[in-house]
Amino acid sequence: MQTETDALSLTFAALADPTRRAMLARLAQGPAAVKELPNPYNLSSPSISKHLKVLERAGLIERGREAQWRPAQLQPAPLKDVSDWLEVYRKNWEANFDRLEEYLRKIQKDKGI
Amino acid sequence: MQTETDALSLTFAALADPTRRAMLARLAQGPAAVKELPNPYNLSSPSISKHLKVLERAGLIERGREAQWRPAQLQPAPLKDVSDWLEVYRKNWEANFDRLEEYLRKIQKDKGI
DNA sequence: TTCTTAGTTTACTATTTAGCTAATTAGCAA
DNA sequence: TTGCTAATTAGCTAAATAGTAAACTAAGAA
Repeated sequence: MQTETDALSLTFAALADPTRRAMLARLAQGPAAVKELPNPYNLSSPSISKHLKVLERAGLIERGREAQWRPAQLQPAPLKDVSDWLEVYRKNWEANFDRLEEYLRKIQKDKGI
Repeated sequence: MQTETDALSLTFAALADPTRRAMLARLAQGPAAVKELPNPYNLSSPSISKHLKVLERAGLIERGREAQWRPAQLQPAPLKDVSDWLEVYRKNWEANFDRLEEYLRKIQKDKGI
Protein backbone atom coordinates (compact mmCIF):
# COMPACT_ATOMS: atom_id res chain seq x y z
CA MET A 1 0.00 0.00 0.00
CA GLN A 2 2.54 2.58 -1.12
CA THR A 3 -0.16 4.91 -2.50
CA GLU A 4 -1.77 6.92 0.30
CA THR A 5 1.64 6.72 2.02
CA ASP A 6 1.30 7.75 5.62
CA ALA A 7 3.95 9.95 7.26
CA LEU A 8 5.84 7.11 8.92
CA SER A 9 6.12 5.17 5.66
CA LEU A 10 7.45 8.28 3.90
CA THR A 11 10.04 8.72 6.63
CA PHE A 12 11.23 5.11 6.59
CA ALA A 13 11.40 5.13 2.79
CA ALA A 14 13.48 8.32 2.89
CA LEU A 15 15.88 6.72 5.39
CA ALA A 16 16.31 3.58 3.25
CA ASP A 17 19.19 5.02 1.24
CA PRO A 18 22.82 5.48 2.31
CA THR A 19 23.25 8.72 0.33
CA ARG A 20 20.28 10.29 2.08
CA ARG A 21 21.44 9.05 5.49
CA ALA A 22 24.89 10.56 4.82
CA MET A 23 23.19 13.87 4.03
CA LEU A 24 21.27 13.77 7.29
CA ALA A 25 24.44 12.92 9.23
CA ARG A 26 26.04 16.07 7.84
CA LEU A 27 22.94 18.18 8.50
CA ALA A 28 22.84 17.04 12.12
CA GLN A 29 25.88 19.32 12.56
CA GLY A 30 24.07 22.33 11.06
CA PRO A 31 22.68 23.67 7.76
CA ALA A 32 24.68 23.18 4.56
CA ALA A 33 24.52 24.11 0.89
CA VAL A 34 24.02 21.31 -1.63
CA LYS A 35 27.67 21.21 -2.70
CA GLU A 36 28.73 20.86 0.93
CA LEU A 37 26.75 17.68 1.38
CA PRO A 38 28.51 14.30 1.24
CA ASN A 39 28.14 12.44 -2.03
CA PRO A 40 29.58 9.00 -1.20
CA TYR A 41 28.55 7.44 -4.54
CA ASN A 42 29.53 10.40 -6.74
CA LEU A 43 26.02 10.90 -8.03
CA SER A 44 25.21 13.61 -10.56
CA SER A 45 23.73 16.93 -9.41
CA PRO A 46 20.21 16.11 -10.59
CA SER A 47 20.34 12.90 -8.61
CA ILE A 48 21.39 14.80 -5.50
CA SER A 49 18.53 17.24 -6.05
CA LYS A 50 16.10 14.32 -6.19
CA HIS A 51 17.42 12.86 -2.94
CA LEU A 52 16.91 16.22 -1.29
CA LYS A 53 13.33 16.29 -2.55
CA VAL A 54 12.72 12.89 -0.99
CA LEU A 55 14.03 14.12 2.35
CA GLU A 56 11.95 17.29 2.05
CA ARG A 57 8.75 15.37 1.22
CA ALA A 58 9.30 13.28 4.35
CA GLY A 59 9.66 16.50 6.40
CA LEU A 60 13.24 15.59 7.34
CA ILE A 61 14.72 18.80 5.92
CA GLU A 62 13.66 22.32 5.00
CA ARG A 63 15.21 24.31 2.20
CA GLY A 64 16.21 28.00 2.21
CA ARG A 65 17.72 30.50 -0.18
CA GLU A 66 20.90 32.47 0.40
CA ALA A 67 22.37 34.17 -2.69
CA GLN A 68 22.94 31.36 -5.21
CA TRP A 69 22.88 28.66 -2.54
CA ARG A 70 19.89 26.70 -1.35
CA PRO A 71 20.86 25.54 2.12
CA ALA A 72 19.18 22.53 3.68
CA GLN A 73 18.41 22.28 7.37
CA LEU A 74 17.57 19.17 9.39
CA GLN A 75 14.02 18.94 10.74
CA PRO A 76 14.27 16.21 13.35
CA ALA A 77 10.55 15.78 14.14
CA PRO A 78 10.08 12.73 11.89
CA LEU A 79 13.12 11.11 13.52
CA LYS A 80 11.48 11.58 16.89
CA ASP A 81 8.36 9.88 15.46
CA VAL A 82 10.53 6.92 14.45
CA SER A 83 12.03 6.84 17.92
CA ASP A 84 8.56 6.85 19.48
CA TRP A 85 7.43 4.07 17.11
CA LEU A 86 10.47 1.99 18.11
CA GLU A 87 9.76 2.20 21.84
CA VAL A 88 7.08 -0.50 21.62
CA TYR A 89 9.76 -2.98 20.51
CA ARG A 90 12.48 -2.05 22.98
CA LYS A 91 11.35 -4.75 25.42
CA ASN A 92 11.79 -7.31 22.62
CA TRP A 93 15.46 -6.66 21.98
CA GLU A 94 16.22 -6.10 25.64
CA ALA A 95 14.49 -9.39 26.48
CA ASN A 96 16.59 -11.11 23.80
CA PHE A 97 19.70 -9.63 25.30
CA ASP A 98 18.62 -10.87 28.72
CA ARG A 99 18.20 -14.40 27.35
CA LEU A 100 21.63 -14.26 25.73
CA GLU A 101 23.13 -12.96 28.94
CA GLU A 102 21.45 -15.73 30.89
CA TYR A 103 22.82 -18.30 28.44
CA LEU A 104 26.32 -16.88 28.64
CA ARG A 105 26.14 -16.93 32.44
CA LYS A 106 25.02 -20.56 32.30
CA ILE A 107 27.83 -21.83 30.08
CA GLN A 108 30.30 -19.84 32.13
CA LYS A 109 29.01 -21.57 35.29
CA ASP A 110 29.10 -25.03 33.65
CA LYS A 111 32.70 -24.46 32.61
CA GLY A 112 33.55 -23.56 36.20
CA ILE A 113 32.45 -26.94 37.60
CA MET B 1 22.30 3.24 -4.49
CA GLN B 2 19.69 0.56 -3.92
CA THR B 3 21.88 -2.19 -5.41
CA GLU B 4 24.42 -3.41 -2.87
CA THR B 5 21.79 -2.56 -0.20
CA ASP B 6 23.43 -2.48 3.17
CA ALA B 7 21.63 -3.93 6.22
CA LEU B 8 20.27 -0.62 7.50
CA SER B 9 18.78 0.28 4.11
CA LEU B 10 17.10 -3.14 3.93
CA THR B 11 15.64 -2.60 7.39
CA PHE B 12 14.31 0.90 6.69
CA ALA B 13 12.83 -0.24 3.37
CA ALA B 14 11.10 -3.14 5.12
CA LEU B 15 9.62 -0.75 7.70
CA ALA B 16 8.31 1.64 5.02
CA ASP B 17 5.00 -0.18 4.64
CA PRO B 18 2.00 -0.11 7.01
CA THR B 19 1.08 -3.75 6.36
CA ARG B 20 4.56 -4.89 7.36
CA ARG B 21 4.58 -2.63 10.43
CA ALA B 22 1.21 -4.07 11.47
CA MET B 23 2.69 -7.57 11.16
CA LEU B 24 5.62 -6.61 13.38
CA ALA B 25 3.28 -5.07 15.95
CA ARG B 26 1.46 -8.40 16.19
CA LEU B 27 4.71 -10.38 16.34
CA ALA B 28 5.99 -8.20 19.18
CA GLN B 29 3.42 -10.09 21.29
CA GLY B 30 4.78 -13.50 20.24
CA PRO B 31 5.00 -15.83 17.22
CA ALA B 32 1.99 -16.21 14.92
CA ALA B 33 0.93 -18.18 11.86
CA VAL B 34 0.38 -16.29 8.62
CA LYS B 35 -3.41 -16.31 8.89
CA GLU B 36 -3.18 -14.86 12.40
CA LEU B 37 -1.33 -11.79 11.17
CA PRO B 38 -3.22 -8.53 10.67
CA ASN B 39 -4.11 -7.72 7.07
CA PRO B 40 -5.35 -4.11 7.29
CA TYR B 41 -5.63 -3.69 3.49
CA ASN B 42 -7.16 -7.11 2.77
CA LEU B 43 -4.31 -8.17 0.55
CA SER B 44 -4.27 -11.57 -1.14
CA SER B 45 -2.32 -14.45 0.40
CA PRO B 46 0.52 -14.26 -2.14
CA SER B 47 0.94 -10.59 -1.33
CA ILE B 48 1.14 -11.38 2.37
CA SER B 49 3.76 -14.04 1.61
CA LYS B 50 5.82 -11.44 -0.24
CA HIS B 51 5.63 -9.00 2.65
CA LEU B 52 6.87 -11.74 4.97
CA LYS B 53 9.78 -12.39 2.62
CA VAL B 54 10.72 -8.71 2.77
CA LEU B 55 10.71 -8.80 6.58
CA GLU B 56 12.73 -12.03 6.52
CA ARG B 57 15.33 -10.63 4.11
CA ALA B 58 15.79 -7.67 6.47
CA GLY B 59 16.33 -10.10 9.36
CA LEU B 60 13.26 -8.78 11.17
CA ILE B 61 11.56 -12.18 11.38
CA GLU B 62 12.43 -15.84 11.23
CA ARG B 63 10.13 -18.53 9.88
CA GLY B 64 9.40 -21.96 11.32
CA ARG B 65 7.30 -24.98 10.46
CA GLU B 66 4.60 -26.52 12.63
CA ALA B 67 2.24 -28.96 10.86
CA GLN B 68 0.66 -26.96 8.00
CA TRP B 69 1.53 -23.63 9.59
CA ARG B 70 4.64 -21.56 9.05
CA PRO B 71 4.87 -19.40 12.13
CA ALA B 72 6.81 -16.16 12.04
CA GLN B 73 8.79 -14.85 14.98
CA LEU B 74 10.10 -11.35 15.55
CA GLN B 75 13.88 -10.91 15.45
CA PRO B 76 14.40 -7.51 17.05
CA ALA B 77 18.13 -7.06 16.35
CA PRO B 78 17.63 -4.85 13.26
CA LEU B 79 15.26 -2.67 15.29
CA LYS B 80 17.98 -2.20 17.87
CA ASP B 81 20.31 -1.18 15.02
CA VAL B 82 17.78 1.47 13.99
CA SER B 83 17.56 2.66 17.58
CA ASP B 84 21.35 2.92 17.76
CA TRP B 85 21.43 4.81 14.45
CA LEU B 86 18.83 7.25 15.75
CA GLU B 87 20.80 8.11 18.89
CA VAL B 88 23.08 10.48 16.95
CA TYR B 89 20.05 12.64 16.17
CA ARG B 90 18.41 12.64 19.58
CA LYS B 91 20.14 15.88 20.55
CA ASN B 92 18.64 17.52 17.46
CA TRP B 93 15.01 16.91 18.36
CA GLU B 94 15.60 17.48 22.05
CA ALA B 95 17.32 20.79 21.24
CA ASN B 96 14.31 21.74 19.12
CA PHE B 97 12.04 20.94 22.01
CA ASP B 98 14.21 23.05 24.30
CA ARG B 99 13.89 26.02 21.95
CA LEU B 100 10.12 25.59 21.82
CA GLU B 101 10.00 25.32 25.59
CA GLU B 102 12.09 28.44 25.92
CA TYR B 103 9.78 30.28 23.55
CA LEU B 104 6.70 29.16 25.44
CA ARG B 105 8.28 30.26 28.72
CA LYS B 106 9.07 33.62 27.19
CA ILE B 107 5.53 34.39 25.93
CA GLN B 108 4.15 33.15 29.24
CA LYS B 109 6.42 35.59 31.08
CA ASP B 110 5.50 38.48 28.71
CA LYS B 111 1.82 37.80 29.34
CA GLY B 112 2.49 37.94 33.07
CA ILE B 113 3.79 41.57 33.00
C1' DT C 1 26.87 42.66 -20.87
C1' DT C 2 29.06 38.30 -20.44
C1' DC C 3 30.97 34.60 -17.52
C1' DT C 4 30.84 31.45 -13.73
C1' DT C 5 29.03 28.85 -10.01
C1' DA C 6 25.04 26.66 -7.81
C1' DG C 7 21.28 24.23 -8.33
C1' DT C 8 16.80 22.61 -10.50
C1' DT C 9 13.72 20.92 -14.21
C1' DT C 10 12.79 18.11 -18.18
C1' DA C 11 12.80 13.95 -20.61
C1' DC C 12 14.18 9.63 -20.89
C1' DT C 13 15.67 4.56 -19.46
C1' DA C 14 16.32 0.69 -16.40
C1' DT C 15 15.24 -1.59 -12.24
C1' DT C 16 12.54 -2.65 -8.32
C1' DT C 17 8.30 -3.08 -5.94
C1' DA C 18 3.58 -4.27 -5.15
C1' DG C 19 -0.31 -6.13 -6.46
C1' DC C 20 -3.21 -9.83 -8.81
C1' DT C 21 -4.88 -14.78 -10.48
C1' DA C 22 -3.81 -19.44 -11.18
C1' DA C 23 -1.25 -23.33 -10.03
C1' DT C 24 1.36 -25.95 -6.66
C1' DT C 25 3.08 -27.97 -2.20
C1' DA C 26 2.38 -29.66 2.53
C1' DG C 27 0.04 -31.67 6.18
C1' DC C 28 -4.10 -33.27 8.44
C1' DA C 29 -8.84 -35.35 8.36
C1' DA C 30 -12.62 -38.25 6.60
C1' DT D 1 -7.87 -42.16 -1.64
C1' DT D 2 -10.14 -37.71 -1.61
C1' DG D 3 -10.80 -33.40 0.27
C1' DC D 4 -9.68 -29.30 3.19
C1' DT D 5 -6.84 -25.66 5.08
C1' DA D 6 -2.44 -23.21 5.05
C1' DA D 7 0.84 -21.18 2.54
C1' DT D 8 4.10 -20.55 -1.31
C1' DT D 9 5.63 -20.22 -6.21
C1' DA D 10 4.99 -18.81 -11.02
C1' DG D 11 3.78 -15.55 -14.27
C1' DC D 12 2.09 -11.39 -15.26
C1' DT D 13 1.03 -6.01 -15.12
C1' DA D 14 1.23 -1.35 -13.29
C1' DA D 15 3.51 1.99 -10.77
C1' DA D 16 7.29 3.91 -8.26
C1' DT D 17 12.31 4.72 -7.82
C1' DA D 18 16.86 5.90 -9.14
C1' DG D 19 19.86 7.11 -12.30
C1' DT D 20 21.53 9.90 -16.53
C1' DA D 21 22.40 14.01 -20.02
C1' DA D 22 20.80 18.23 -21.64
C1' DA D 23 18.57 22.45 -20.91
C1' DC D 24 17.34 26.02 -17.88
C1' DT D 25 17.18 29.56 -13.79
C1' DA D 26 19.34 32.60 -10.39
C1' DA D 27 22.76 35.30 -8.37
C1' DG D 28 27.25 37.33 -8.05
C1' DA D 29 31.69 38.76 -10.48
C1' DA D 30 34.50 40.66 -14.35
